[in-house]
Amino acid sequence: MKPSIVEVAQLAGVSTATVSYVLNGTKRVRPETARKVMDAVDKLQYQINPLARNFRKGESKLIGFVVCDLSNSFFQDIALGLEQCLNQYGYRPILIDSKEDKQIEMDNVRNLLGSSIDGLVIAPTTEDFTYLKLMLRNHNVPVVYVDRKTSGYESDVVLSENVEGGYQAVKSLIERGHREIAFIGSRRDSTMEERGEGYRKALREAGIPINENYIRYGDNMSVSQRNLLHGTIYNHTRELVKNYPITAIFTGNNLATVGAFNYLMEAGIKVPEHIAFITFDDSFWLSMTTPSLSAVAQHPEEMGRIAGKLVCERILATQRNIENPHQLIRVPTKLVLRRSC
Amino acid sequence: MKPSIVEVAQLAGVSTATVSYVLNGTKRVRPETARKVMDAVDKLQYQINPLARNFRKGESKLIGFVVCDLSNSFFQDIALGLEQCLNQYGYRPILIDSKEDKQIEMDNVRNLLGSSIDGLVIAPTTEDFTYLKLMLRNHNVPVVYVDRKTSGYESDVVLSENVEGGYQAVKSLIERGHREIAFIGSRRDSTMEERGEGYRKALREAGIPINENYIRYGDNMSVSQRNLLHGTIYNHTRELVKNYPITAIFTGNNLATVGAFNYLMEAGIKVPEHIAFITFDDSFWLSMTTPSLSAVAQHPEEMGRIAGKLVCERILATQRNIENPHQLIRVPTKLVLRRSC
DNA sequence: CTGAAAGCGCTTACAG
DNA sequence: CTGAAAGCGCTTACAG
Repeated sequence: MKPSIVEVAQLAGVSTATVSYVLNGTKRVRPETARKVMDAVDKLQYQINPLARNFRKGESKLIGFVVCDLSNSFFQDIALGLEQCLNQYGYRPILIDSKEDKQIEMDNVRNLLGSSIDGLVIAPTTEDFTYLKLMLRNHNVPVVYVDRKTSGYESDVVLSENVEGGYQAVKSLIERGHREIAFIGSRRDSTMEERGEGYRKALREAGIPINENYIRYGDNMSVSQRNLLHGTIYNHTRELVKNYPITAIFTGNNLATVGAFNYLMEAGIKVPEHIAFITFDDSFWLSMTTPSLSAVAQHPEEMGRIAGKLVCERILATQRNIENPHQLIRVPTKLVLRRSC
Repeated sequence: MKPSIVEVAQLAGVSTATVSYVLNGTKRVRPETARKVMDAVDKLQYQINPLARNFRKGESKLIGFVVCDLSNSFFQDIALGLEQCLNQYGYRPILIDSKEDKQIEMDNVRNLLGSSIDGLVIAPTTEDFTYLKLMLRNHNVPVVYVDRKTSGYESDVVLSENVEGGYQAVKSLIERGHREIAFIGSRRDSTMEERGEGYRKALREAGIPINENYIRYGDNMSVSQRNLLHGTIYNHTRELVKNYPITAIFTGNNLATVGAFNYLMEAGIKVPEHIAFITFDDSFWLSMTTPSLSAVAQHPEEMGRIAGKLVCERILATQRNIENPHQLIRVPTKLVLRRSC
């Protein structure tokens, strides 16, 4: 049987309070007493029972991370950064995939709240988070959103500089002389809209009329990337290339790139000679294609770290009853030019 | 203040025992009594305190997943399958990256054990797990290894059919007339050895002498995949191609592929005309290269699911004191031929 | 600097 | 079918 703090106290000839103080350093204890306690701890190989401590302190040191699409490397990288950051604060992430399904997301959040987490980081499926009001009614759990905007329940948010990133990408295409530029995004959400806004801004600034036919959105998300090879985006791209005189394509994220570039490859269209290409999201395999693909790099690990910092700081602030206004943090993007434009 | 089970009992006019029985369905209760309890629960919006319950039951419903390299999509996919499976058993994964560092792995395992997990899934960094004996001395925590063999602490293991997979890959190269075939693996570990063994087996069977110069291992793991573009494997490949009459390359995993194929691209070597190429690990981006790359597909999600099943079953078996001998499960691979050989 | 003791919110033998 | 009560292993005012 595992020894409890009582055994330690008996063996050391002190009270359980003293053992606790020594173990946690929560009160000054005479050196000799402390030594007696530590000896007993060693002798019994005592280890604190974390279940009891969590219960007593009313905390679990666990942060739920509910992700819209864990098969997407972008979100996996966010998870990586989050894990790293939480570690430093003494917290641990519980990872949950909601597969771009609002219902699964809600179930997961409810379930997670019912299993004692101290904080919640959400990469939202869709915008509406009114349901959190109800669910968090009886909980004191701070929330941080990452990657997409939300409504219905306000909290901290971490986003990329999507407008600016899209603007830079399209501007660089325009500078190369392109005027017939398509924007092909993944499923329509706040993030895609923002990148589209960057696209429009660059065109507007250059005095190029905006052709709404050149703007497309996919529907397929959280399907295996293998299935994106010939999905909606693939079809959009074919349709665009066949019916319009476009000379450049800007894709809204790594998922859209799979279908769009795959079409260009299969159709034998030379990039960048015939059609220039640039994408949002810099995945390492963009260096493995022919030609290598230019991209607006995001910093998902950094976003994860920031999200982690925000939850932890908010937990601390709540414990100490400190005012802590909600923050919206934008992480800058970076243009990475390769051979495709 | 959150209501406790006592408030519910008072409002319903029953004992806390009865409330507990109703809520958990652990004993038959008269329908009217049950209704009274449920009414009180609704009225107070009572939610069970999971911290208290965990403490009382001595379980956390948490499984630690300590992964050697979480930046590798292979392990991310294992995590995906694990999460899925655990869900069904009512468990949750805590995700930890040990970055191919034995020390970090040990620290994480110790730390995790000190924070109340019910089971442990480990994707090992290196083989030696003698340390687990010590750490698990006072814990009743089942362990499952995934992807690599271990020694020093026996438990369930989930592995790919590495020998057979390597054998199939190299056999298919031999069938295409290749005799000067190189094997370029990632860091040398049990898994790489097994794939190398498959390579040798195919050559032996075909009566082709084995040239040890054709067998190379990298050292670089858990570096960003971007850094693999020009790493050790890249250099090995260049050296091989420049100094030996090889006509085909078999890479040991997705990481090795990055450096090896990148060299071939940069050197302008035609694949498969000049050098045929096949790799272990089927990543989706193998369809995005020119030419698309053939691969021995593993099933990481399935491996994760199996690992999850094994821990959960072992937890159940332990609770019921059922004998449960350790298992070694091999997941079959599948040859996926594309344009590179 | 230290101890005696309450109490966190459950679950579960045990008795009726 | 139900209740009274012990007890899980800690932490922390409180008193000395």
